[in-house]
Amino acid sequence: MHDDSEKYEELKLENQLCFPLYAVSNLIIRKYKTYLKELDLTYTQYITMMALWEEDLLIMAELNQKLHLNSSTLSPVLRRLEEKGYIEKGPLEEDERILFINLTDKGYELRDKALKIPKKMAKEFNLEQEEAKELHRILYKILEQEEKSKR
Amino acid sequence: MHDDSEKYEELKLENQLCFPLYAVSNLIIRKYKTYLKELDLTYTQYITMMALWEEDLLIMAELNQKLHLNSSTLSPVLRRLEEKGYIEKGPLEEDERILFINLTDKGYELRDKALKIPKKMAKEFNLEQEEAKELHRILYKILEQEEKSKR
DNA sequence: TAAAATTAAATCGCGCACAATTAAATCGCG
DNA sequence: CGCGATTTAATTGTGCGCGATTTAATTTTA
Repeated sequence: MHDDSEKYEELKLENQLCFPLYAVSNLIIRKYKTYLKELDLTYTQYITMMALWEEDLLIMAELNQKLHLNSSTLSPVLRRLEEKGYIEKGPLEEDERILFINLTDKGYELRDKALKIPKKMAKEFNLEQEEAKELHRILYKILEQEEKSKR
Repeated sequence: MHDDSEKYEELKLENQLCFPLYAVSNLIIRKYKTYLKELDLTYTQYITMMALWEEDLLIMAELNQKLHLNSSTLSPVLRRLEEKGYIEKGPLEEDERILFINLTDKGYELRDKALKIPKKMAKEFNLEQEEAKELHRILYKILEQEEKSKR
């Protein structure tokens, strides 16, 4: 009773994949905070801006898919980005159920300020380039598997 | 102006490591929810219970370190676990600043119910065993690097 | 073409995560 | 001993992240 037998091996923290994923994700977002404070952005606001820097004029559904976040998360994020003057948004003329999202000039300008962040973050994690690549590959494999299963 | 030149390559979402880490972490926690609902646990409550199943009687500082979460996150988590009757906690006699945390019998019993969760989750992500191992190794390398830098 | 079904985003309620601050107990130095 | 410094956890305020529900617009269908 209350033993530590191998029956429970699978329930040990160190044998999980989910746990280090969660801990590393939290850790990295924590590190970003220092640098993002200067841009007056949260991490979620930052990746939203990244999506828009790549492709201005998105609709909500596209942003949901790109960021793997749904509207109940993104609606308030977009409201705050609009309040800060980085984006503008509104209903599409052809179909007013659909929300378009656009960068403002101020939003475009932020991109140059943001440019130094990836360099700074890279220094924080001195992974071998091979490891970084492999990590990247495996994570995207998981994400793509998920997208496939949705269709 | 407003161009897409290689100047901004580093700012593309797909060239980040942080973003897929964050997205996969969210994805996995979302998947856990289905199974954890049956145990009346959130994901954070679940990993807290895992830590206690491995070693009953922890103090707050140990739990902070094990879970990479600080007391401002864990205090309310522990309060809820106590309300559910899975743990008990209180100040240590020798030093009343320190909080001890303990499983109740009900908390121990939950372990057997939880045992089927890892099997179910493994099915959701059919990674090659080699990939899972490599992912695990790299993530722990990052976590250990961080712990080292704290000392 | 009017009512029902569907679609898209917003809102709501809850529980994290976290930095900053506070509160309380213990330590250490004179 | 006594009191300022330190240590430890709790509290506070903000912003997610998400499932469930709601609201509003469009499409389908009888």
